[in-house]
This record gives sequence, C-alpha cells and structure tokens, in this order.
Amino acid sequence: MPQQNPKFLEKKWQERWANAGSFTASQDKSKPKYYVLEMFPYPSGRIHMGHVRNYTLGDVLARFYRAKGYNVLHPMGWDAFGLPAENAAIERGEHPARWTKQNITSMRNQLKSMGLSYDWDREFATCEPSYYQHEQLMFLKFLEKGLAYRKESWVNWDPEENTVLANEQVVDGRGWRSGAVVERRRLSQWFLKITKYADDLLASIDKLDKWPDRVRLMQHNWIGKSEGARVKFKLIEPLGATDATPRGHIEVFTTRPDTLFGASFIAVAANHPLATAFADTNKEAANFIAECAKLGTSEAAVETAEKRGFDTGLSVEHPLLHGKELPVHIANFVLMEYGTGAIFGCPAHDQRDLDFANAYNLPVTPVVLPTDKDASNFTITDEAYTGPGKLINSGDWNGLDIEAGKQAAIEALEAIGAGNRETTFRLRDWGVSRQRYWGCPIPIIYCDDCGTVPVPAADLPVTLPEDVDFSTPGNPLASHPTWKHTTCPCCGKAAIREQDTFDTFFESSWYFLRFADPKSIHGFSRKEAEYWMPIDQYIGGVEHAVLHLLYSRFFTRALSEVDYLDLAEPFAGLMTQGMVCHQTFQDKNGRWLFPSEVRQEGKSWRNIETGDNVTAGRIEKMSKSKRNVVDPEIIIESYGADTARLFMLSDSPPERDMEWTESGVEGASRFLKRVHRMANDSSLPAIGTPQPTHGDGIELIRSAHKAIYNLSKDIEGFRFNRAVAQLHTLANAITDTKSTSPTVSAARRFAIETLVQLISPLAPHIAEEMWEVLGHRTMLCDSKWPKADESLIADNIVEVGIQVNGKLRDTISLTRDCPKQEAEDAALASPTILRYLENQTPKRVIVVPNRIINVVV
RNA sequence: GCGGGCGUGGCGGAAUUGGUAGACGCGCUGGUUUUAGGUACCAGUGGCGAAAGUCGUGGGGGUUCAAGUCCCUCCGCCCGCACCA
Repeated sequence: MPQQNPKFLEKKWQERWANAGSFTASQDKSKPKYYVLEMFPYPSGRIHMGHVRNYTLGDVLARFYRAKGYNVLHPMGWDAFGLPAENAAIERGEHPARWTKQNITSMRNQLKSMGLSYDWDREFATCEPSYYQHEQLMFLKFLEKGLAYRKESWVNWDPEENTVLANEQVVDGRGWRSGAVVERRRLSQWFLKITKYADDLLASIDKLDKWPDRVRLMQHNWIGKSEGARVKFKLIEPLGATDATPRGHIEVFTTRPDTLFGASFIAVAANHPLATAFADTNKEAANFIAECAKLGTSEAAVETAEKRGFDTGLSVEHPLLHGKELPVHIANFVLMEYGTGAIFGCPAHDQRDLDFANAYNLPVTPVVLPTDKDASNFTITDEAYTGPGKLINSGDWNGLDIEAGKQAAIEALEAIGAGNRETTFRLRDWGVSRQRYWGCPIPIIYCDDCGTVPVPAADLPVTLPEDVDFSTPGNPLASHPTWKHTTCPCCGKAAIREQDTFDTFFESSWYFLRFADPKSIHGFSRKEAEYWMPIDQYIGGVEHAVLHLLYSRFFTRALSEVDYLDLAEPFAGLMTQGMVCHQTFQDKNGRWLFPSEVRQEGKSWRNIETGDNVTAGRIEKMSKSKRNVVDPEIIIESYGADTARLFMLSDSPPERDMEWTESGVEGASRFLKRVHRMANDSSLPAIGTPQPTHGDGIELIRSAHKAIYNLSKDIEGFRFNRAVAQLHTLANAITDTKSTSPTVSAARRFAIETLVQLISPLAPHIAEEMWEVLGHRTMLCDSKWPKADESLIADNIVEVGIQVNGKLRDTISLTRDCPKQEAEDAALASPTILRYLENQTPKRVIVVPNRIINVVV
C-alpha cells in the first residue's frame, strides 16, 4: 500500500477543487440557499488554533449542506483596518497597507492549506477603497436620515492608543485592547443613532431562537431597558441665597415611582451640573467631588461597600406631600451616565439608599408592606424590602399593589406637571470617530462659511494618503501636510477635511452583505442581498456577543431605512465556539515554555534542550503570553489538515472549551490512516457492485445506514463530537466483519463507500483520495449526500432490561414492538428474575416497549 | 450583589429528554507481529469483591414502579453584568 503523504495528497485535492471551481456559489436561485459565515479575521499574519477551530466548524456545515443539495454561500475575507498595522508602521517603519497586504497573502495561504470550501472569488479586504467607499456613502445616507450626527461629548480616551473608545470598548475603566486606564476628554465626535432602534433591538432578541441563550441575555442586559418616571423636584430657595445658589428643579429618574411617599432624600452624581455649580462656591464640596473622581471606576470593587455623600444643605419640595422637604446630597453611588444623574432615595425599598440613609441618619419610611407582615409593627433596619406587597403610608395609594401604585404615581405626577412616564436605556449612541490613520476616512468637510458639509457622493471615495509619517505622535492624518486641505463643495473656498476615521466595527457591520454581491458598484445589490440573507449560520467567538453582533443588527436596520434592503436581523443562526486551550509549562525560574520545548517522561516533564524539570501548570486558553500555543502550520505540515480538522471536532462540543493535546492529534491521525487502509483493500469487489439486501452482509449494511442517519442528525445539531463517534462506530463495524463471502464483501464495499462519504465534510482531502481509490471518476465533493434507509435502522431484535423493584437484574432479547403481555411473560420466565422474586407474586409489572420491564414486588 | 451555566471513570465526553449510566475516543494493562522501539492487530479496562454480588453521575433530602435527568437544600467551579435608580 502506498504510504500517502498528507501534504502531497492535500495539495492535490486543493488544486483540483480550485481548478474545478467546486465551491463557487451558484447563480441558480431555484435551489434552497444556505449562507454559512465564520467571523472574518483580522490579518495579523498567521492563523492560530482559534481560527482553525472556527473555520473547521463552518466548513463542515458548508460541505454538508452543499452535498445535501443546497446552494451554499461560504465566503472569506479580511477585516483589514485596525491598530496593529499602525503599530507595525511605528515599530518597523513598514507602511500599514503593505504590512496588511503581506499578512493577507500569508494568511490566505495558510487558510488554503486547510482545505476550506470557500468561494475565494468573493474575497475582499475592508481596507480597499472599493470596499470602504460604500460605507462612506452609507454614512452620508445615514446623515441625511438623522441616523448619524455630530456632537461634543465626553469621551473615553485611551492614552496608549491615542484614540477614543466606545463605552463598549472600555472594560473596568481600561481600554479593551491596550489595557491602559481610560481618561475622560471632551471632543466633537460622530455618532450613529443606535438608540433609535433600542426597543426593536431588544424586542427582536426573542425571535433569535437559533442564538445561544447567554448571548441573547448579554444583549438584553446591554440594552438595559428600564421603565419608570421622570420626576421634577423644585429646589427651595434657602435663606441668604446668593446669585450662585442653584435654582429651579432637580430631575430624577426612577423605576419605582410607587415609592415616592417613602422618599427621604435626593442624591445627585458628583459630576452632576448642580454638584459642579455648588462646588464653585464650596470648597468642601469640591474636595468631596474630587475624591469621588479619584476613586473612579477602577477600584469600584473595593469601594462598593461604602456609600458616601455630601450634604449640600439645599432641599427640595416633595411634589405630592405638601410641606415635606427633602435634603439634597451629592453621593458617590449615583452615576451621571445613567438616567438623569440624580435619584430620590427611598431607603426602605432600595439597599443602596438604605445604606446611605443609615450612614447619614436619614429617615426610613416603609411604603410597601409584604403580604405576610403587619403594618403596625413593620420596620426596616438593615435590609431593604424589594419584594411584592401593598402600598402603605402613601395617602390615596394605600392598598394598591406595586404595579397599580406606579400607574397611580405617574398619573398624579403628570396631572400636576411634576413628572411623566419615561423609559431609559443603558444603551448609548455609537461613537464612531477614531483618531487613527488606518481606518475608513469619514467623508466630511468643514468649511468656515458653510459649516459641516458632506463630501458629495460623486467625489467618493475619500481615500487615505499613502505618504504618511508615523514618527510624530497622534493622528497621522491630522499631521499630514496637504491631505486635509481641500475646497468646500458648497462655496468652493478652502476647507478642511474631517481627519478622524471610522471605528473598525463599522466595516464588520456590513461585510456579510458585501459577500452576497462582492463586485457590485453599489456595495451590494438588493436582489443578491435579499436572496442570500439572512445568514443561516454565523460562527465565531463569544467575545463579540455584544459589540459586533449588536452593531450589525443595528446596521441592517439602518440600511433598510435608507433603502439598501429590507431586513432587520442579519444572523438567523449563531454559534459561539469555545476556546482552544492547552496545558501551560514553566521552568524553575517561572519562565513560560512552549509545548514544543518540553517532553513528557513518565509523570514528569522535562525541557528537551536542558533536561531540566518543568512544572506542568493549568490548562488555559492558548495565549502568546503563556506560550501554551501550538502553531497550526506545524500541525498541518506534520499531520495534515484533515487530522487537525478531525481532532478539532472530535472530543468537545463546539460551544465548549477544548483542550489541544498531542495524543488527541495522534488519535485523529491514526483513525484517518486506518480508514485509508480500508479503502485500499484490494479484495473489495468492483465499483458498482450492488449493495446486498439480505444475507450475511445485512448487519453491516444496517450499520452503514445507522451511521448515515445518526451522523446527519449530529451535524444538523452541531454535535460534531458525536458525529466523529459515529464514524468510529461504523469503522469498527467494518473491521469486526471478518467474512469474505461475496455478499459480505459487497456489503463491505458499501459500508466503506458510506464511511468515506460521511468523513468528507470533516476530513475532505483524504475522503476525496479514498473515493478515487475506490474507483470513482467524479469528485466526492460533487456527489450527493447518502440517504439513510430508515427501514434498516431499527433492529428487529431489541435487548430489554428487566428490573426488580427498579434495580436491573437481567436483560432479554425481544422482537421489536412485541405485545406488552409477551414481554411481561418473557420477563417473568427469566430464571434470574424468578430467583429474585422468591416465589412472591409481582404486585405490578411495568412494560416500557423496547426499553425496560420493571417488576414490582 | 444580580443573572446564567456547569459538576458523570485516570482524562475528553455520551446517555433517544424520566426507562439497561459510562457510546466514541485518549490513557492504561496483557497478548500477537517485529532484532528492538514505534506502527498495526487482538483482548481487557467505573470502584470494591475470588465469586455471587454490591456500591456508583459534587454532598444531603424528596417525588416516582423507575432519577445523571424533576423538586428542595448545601458545596465547588466557570461566565456575563454591576452602585443601572
């Protein structure tokens, strides 16, 4: 038997597929379509195991549905704008465009070596003007519709990346990528009006039934809808008021207007305008505010416990209780970013308010009585009551439940003009301006006379200048000597270009539409987009659960509003894959070692070079910093892509983390070699030998049909690990069938051909090779998925367990679906069972057909 | 703190949704082939027990003829969100 070199064999089939255009999506729109998409990569230069897992998962589906007769769209491209290119330019003096292009070339080669069934004709990189010009036009259309606007606002400034971050990109007060502590700055920024769709984005989550629940929950929380009321509290002018004394109203947002009678104070955020104004004339307050700002977000965890405040001495009128005054405090637990930046404190029914009230000796009046408590002796001390109940101490509202109380409160406030119903969202508009070079230019011109002027559509694209200098810090577009100078499209006078570029999430918010029609001069045509969309199965990391997925959901809505298409949800199905993990290794100095640097000896590990003992640590997500990485290229080089793919799918279900192990790779490799030997069995009957319908090969035929049935179901349900198990089971059945009679041999050929077909979505190269070895002249990737004969799947004889009082005592063989009485009689005739019965008469016999018989005595 | 998930052999994981726990693989043990190692092949492999048996799905309790699966409770791990008014 020829020893096949996977490298040679895989290249051979990759070339044949490419030459035949096997994976080009068809123009035949009569077939049902299946659009499977993996999140496209940033072209960092090299693929990692996370990519291998991601793209293998997608490729199995693409190949499976293609064989099932679907018109499959399975494209790949490059999310090519972003910071690493600029960093490379700064560090190595290489131009971002050149660097990115080189990376794309090498990563494309790596991906091609995996044998992924992409329609490479649709490939594009988002840094090409032919791509980003369309998003410039989209932006202009958004602008016309009021979906994009510019405003001055506080922004999150990443001092390391010298740019603005969206709220979503700030994690624990630090930049999501740089890890630098984020500063607050006030800048003019472009925003996209994602909040316009907040309600729809939230409500539609319910319809995304093919999304993981946790992602749906994360988006739900992120949008953070709360319904309640805005309440106005009138400030009381104190004696001795000066011009600097704050006047007017404090507006408060509350989700619990029903507890208004329990209000005992007002608290405003440290950066609330009222607090700022007050601090102008009050040094103590200014100190307190400064202290609040210092605590900031970073140490929030430590500071959570303590509620602190500053009594301004000001007070407000209670809108419903005449004569009742509430003191106004500045408090460290009130956030300017949420609601109105001010609250009314109802200590009895909010733990934070209670902690604060207890610390500053403010009154605590319960206004909600739990149903099992008595109003006369119900008090609140350390624990706020937030459960259901009836209102008390609340005038006309007494006796109402909470919901009715809220309605009554809102009506009462509206009647006297002291408040109104209001819904707030945690979701903020999406700030898209970035002070970077390597991004899509924002097509805007600033003219002294005409103001902010959109670049006319005919002048698009606004392209990046190529001669840029990265030696001065800040945005190279701003420091470029000529690029920003232009003329105003309205008046023709000298004007200045917008120098910010878009957040790179802009590109990834519509790339899936471009794939539907990548050569379109309009970005994409409605016809193609509406045929292919929505994406049937989207696959990627859970780290994009909120940002990318939410922005994309917004984009399809916004694009629909400006008439690009008519679609709300871009991703019908979503799968979030788990991480690829590996054991970590450290030498005695604590230095991390690559797995390739260590060798196992018995139970211990040694450094291959030095022979020193190595500590094997936790199994963790592969990361460069801990060096617990395995380079896919080396795996593919030594074992082949089929082995890498098969192992990726073998053990862990896709959504769970998996551990990459040498022995696992070996196992996958061994299995493929074993199957390959089967196909090379020279004693197999000729191609075209009909599959036997009876006789001594029938069991093997049944095994093959069971495998077709089970594996197909497993792939449809993303249970790839079980699908691999089905392959093993069929291979074992083939091995266990020893007879060489003509019928068995014919059955063996059928079983092996079936096995080859079933392997093909998972390990496609070797499957093609075996298919050819078996005598086929057409490629396996063009053949139809085998169909299971369901009449052959169910066994005629079933093994049924017999229990006595719920404990298994014996098993017997029965004909499938035999009458219950027959099963019962057979069970009671079993000598083993009789022994357990000890001459007692069974009280009851429960027969679950084809499964179990339980004798109760 | 709130919300969600998970806990099954030495390991990764199965279990038709309440019906024979441990499919399949890794590892391990023994054997065959081989000068030997590796490969390949055969057999075995949840614990205890010579066996008959018996125990066993994080701990405890419950419902049921029957519980890995449902309910209560406790423990442990992981993830998300967080002074969200």
